[in-house]
Amino acid sequence: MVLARKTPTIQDVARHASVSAATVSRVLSSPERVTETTRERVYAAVRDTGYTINQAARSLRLKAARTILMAAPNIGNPFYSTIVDAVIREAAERGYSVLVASRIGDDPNRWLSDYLLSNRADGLLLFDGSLDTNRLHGLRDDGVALPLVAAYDEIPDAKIHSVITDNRLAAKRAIKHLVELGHTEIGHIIGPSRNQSTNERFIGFAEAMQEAGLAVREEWLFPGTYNMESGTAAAEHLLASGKLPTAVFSGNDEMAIGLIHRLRLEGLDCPRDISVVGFDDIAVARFFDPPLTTMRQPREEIGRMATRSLIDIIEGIAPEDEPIHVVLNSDLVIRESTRRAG
Amino acid sequence: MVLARKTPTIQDVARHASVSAATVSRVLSSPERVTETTRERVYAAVRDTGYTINQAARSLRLKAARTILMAAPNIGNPFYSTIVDAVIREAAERGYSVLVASRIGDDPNRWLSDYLLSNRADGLLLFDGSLDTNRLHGLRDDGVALPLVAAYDEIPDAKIHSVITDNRLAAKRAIKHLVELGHTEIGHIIGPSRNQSTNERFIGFAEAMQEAGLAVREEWLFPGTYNMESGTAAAEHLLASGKLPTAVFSGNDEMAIGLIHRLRLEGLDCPRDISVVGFDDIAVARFFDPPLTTMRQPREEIGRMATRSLIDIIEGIAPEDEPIHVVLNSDLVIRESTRRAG
DNA sequence: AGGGGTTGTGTAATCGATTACACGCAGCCA
DNA sequence: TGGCTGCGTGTAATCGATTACACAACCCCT
Repeated sequence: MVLARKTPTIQDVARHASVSAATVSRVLSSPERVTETTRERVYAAVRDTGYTINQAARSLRLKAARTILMAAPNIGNPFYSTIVDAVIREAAERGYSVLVASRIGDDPNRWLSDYLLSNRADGLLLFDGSLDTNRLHGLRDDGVALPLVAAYDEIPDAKIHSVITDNRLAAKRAIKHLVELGHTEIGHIIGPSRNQSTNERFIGFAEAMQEAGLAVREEWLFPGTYNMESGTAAAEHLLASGKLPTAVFSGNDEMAIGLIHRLRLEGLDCPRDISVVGFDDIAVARFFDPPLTTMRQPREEIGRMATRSLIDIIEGIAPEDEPIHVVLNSDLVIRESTRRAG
Repeated sequence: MVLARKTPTIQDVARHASVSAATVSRVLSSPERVTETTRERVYAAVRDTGYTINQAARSLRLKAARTILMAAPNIGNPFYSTIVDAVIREAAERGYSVLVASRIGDDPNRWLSDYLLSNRADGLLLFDGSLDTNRLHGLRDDGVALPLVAAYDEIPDAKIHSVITDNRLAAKRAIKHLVELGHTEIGHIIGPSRNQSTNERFIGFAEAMQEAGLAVREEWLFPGTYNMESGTAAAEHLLASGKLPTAVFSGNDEMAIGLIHRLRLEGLDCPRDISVVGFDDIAVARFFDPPLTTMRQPREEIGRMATRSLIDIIEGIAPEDEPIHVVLNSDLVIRESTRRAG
């Protein structure tokens, strides 16, 4: 490999091919507009010089960074790893890079805007329903709405493009499964309320309970934080409440795992003494003991679809007027953490 | 919020404050070089216009993107989520953005170079020891070596900056633990050989076995892929080998989980029938049944240190001549998946 | 009062790629 | 042959921020 003294520019390529920089640019972006002979000379020069485009210059000129920003409340949660992977793959296929942001500092709205307004990213993939999207969406550039797709977590604003699963329906499905198994005493570990999806799951839970003619007991509700530790906290709360429910619907698999683990320490077995339904179907779910019954989320598809939609919007392929609303299905995966009551 | 017709530029701010663009730039980058009164006028104008800097223009001029590229063989592995999070946090503190790349396509070397040579990123954080770093490192810009830090996975090149844990030592520690418990028949599930860390763990295993005077039995070795499925495959391999070892050292926790899960299906219990040591101490490890004995990796610290080092190198704070080599400690966390032999 | 130094600000070039516009040349027809 | 069309290429302006250099204003000292 030839060690270039300096990264070659389009001018260097032009000189090499004895054409103007304009021609090089044309060969690279619309080859058909250039004669075959010139084209070949330019291609050869590109190879010889080892030219790679300077994205900064391109972005400046075109006002487009070919980069999307993915923001999540907590990238540290393994739940996102599949999604990040899917987003990166899909974006790469369309020629886009992915910047990742996690929730940092006090005013996420502000620094998210910074990213977008500063021409670092062309659009935002938001996995966090708690942000003030009005404000984000209000940001405008040349009077055009900021390309924004809300994914996974629901956003209470129909004008915003979204790719989600129907959390309420999924929760109802989970409860229905427990009811069908004969459970009547059902608790629920709730996720952090700043996520809209959490609230939807709770509503689904409450509706399903009502439809089954079952009472929602306050002491069998526990506000968790979607990690395993809060599952153990939930277990301790239930233990302290005197009487255990016969089944628990957990807002996600992590909390279900924490719950089952903690109860086992008290000699209580899942599913013998208590049935547990999780949510998400994370990788461990089927290897856990007992393998978890859970509502599977099509995480990869969410990531792919959301990315595809966002890029369509950025590139003006998607219609401007009507918002995209993709709702994907969750599947009930029955394993061994639930069984017939009694 | 005022809807700007167009993103304001430094010129707009200058006009607003009745100064030149140069002065605005100076106020923003070195305020002390400007009179107090002018400074205040400029700050006010920035507020009024809602100015945010155009990074593309800045990058073009300064030949620096204030962005680092993080590359891993498989971002989809939850193992990386903690690391990604740490990297983002540390980078944000230094004013850097993080681009994330996963292994895509056939020639990772090529597209990684593209990123870096095209001025999208100022440096590379590499979590993949299988890449041809000579080639990457050989890439030069103005005759200066490409800022590159290898993290987590080892790189067989002492000239390259690295932040790792001593995998060989950690593996020896794990085996020593099993030997101390009286185990003499020990198997090993190996990770994918393209990772250097995998090979180090294997060497550590082999050395420790030798030091303990124990034989490494071919049929108790299994090449896995670091996911849970390959743990079950390992179980099936061991089952087929006729005689089970009394203990297994697994290259990571995921494979350990898959192994234990699969053996349980045959009525074999861990730790009653077999002891298992994992590696990493992922989040589930302590909630699994049995809670996993494992070599804890300081993932967050790896992410933080690697990022810090990389940015130090980019900014010329770190010494050019001698490579940074940080070796972090792994801790043996004894839980319940290992017990005394016999 | 005049020379030298310091301080603060403006002017203009620069980074590299894109593209509107202009121009030259070939082909075609009258 | 003259004029028209159309194709391929070059010229030069542009995107927005930074900074070397120039210059003006002021202070201080002799």
